[in-house]
Amino acid sequence: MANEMKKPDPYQLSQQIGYNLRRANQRHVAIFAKHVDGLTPTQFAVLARLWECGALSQNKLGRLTAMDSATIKGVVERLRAKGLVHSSADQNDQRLRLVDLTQAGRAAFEIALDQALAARTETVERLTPDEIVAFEALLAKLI
Amino acid sequence: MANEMKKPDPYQLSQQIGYNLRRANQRHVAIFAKHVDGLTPTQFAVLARLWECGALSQNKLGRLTAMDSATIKGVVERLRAKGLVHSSADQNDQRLRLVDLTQAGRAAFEIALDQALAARTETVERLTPDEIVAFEALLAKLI
DNA sequence: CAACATCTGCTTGTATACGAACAAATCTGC
DNA sequence: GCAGATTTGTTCGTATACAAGCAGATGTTG
Repeated sequence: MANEMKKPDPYQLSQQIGYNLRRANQRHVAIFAKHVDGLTPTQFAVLARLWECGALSQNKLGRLTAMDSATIKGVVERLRAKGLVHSSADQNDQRLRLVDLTQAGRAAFEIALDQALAARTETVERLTPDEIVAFEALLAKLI
Repeated sequence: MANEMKKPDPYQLSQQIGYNLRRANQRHVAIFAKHVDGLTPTQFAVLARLWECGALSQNKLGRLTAMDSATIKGVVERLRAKGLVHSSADQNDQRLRLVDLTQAGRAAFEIALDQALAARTETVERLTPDEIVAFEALLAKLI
């Protein structure tokens, strides 16, 4: 028979969704770093969430920015070291550390916002407007 | 005038492509860890590339798996500690460390391959077949 | 052949990212 | 009101991820 030989495995790493999600994220992080001064994407996410919601406990802030408690601790600490954020004890619940933007944090976010939007534009520059809409919808459905 | 008041900034972190790329990647990494025993997605990517290409220098292996030289060093070291990979000096070029699968590495990849495909299935479970095709195409265009 | 540039792999430093274990504070059920 | 469960924040260990700088090997060009 002609088909007796086992064909070689056609597994192609470059076509795997997981691998390409990782690469897409790497690319966006690099573009973000190029556009936004002094803030990583995760640090920017924390500022954005505080801008949206106001003061939040550290753990809740982590949940709203997709970071576990060990990760958000480091991010808040680095933002605190830059003076963009301050934290204080909650009077009603002694466990909570309320995190909030400082004046410098608000100013930094306003500057970074335009830069982050420019980064987003470069990230999707190879897609048409229709493709961007479609990609955003599929990405949201995937999460 | 009715519109004299400045409207509050409508910036929504949860709708940003960069933030959602990070979350999609986080989700896939978690699903991958649930399905695949003893290998991270990056470690699996290294095994897959060696399976595809055969022995490669460490730096070239890094380029073909989207890791810089500092990152690939650690990944190879951990795979070497598990006995899945070995490295040897290239006779023609004293700079190169040729990395290749061991027998155990080949066996581990064959087992992990099915698990990785199951992880991929769960990652895209909320998309229809047509949406999966569309998403893969847009993701490839984005990178 | 000698000066120069490039490539390879390594190290350090910084920044996510998460699991696991822990103590203190709070809440819940009885 | 009190024992048990939960929540919060911390620490430790492990694993990417990348910039910058380094030394040794190789390639290139005059």
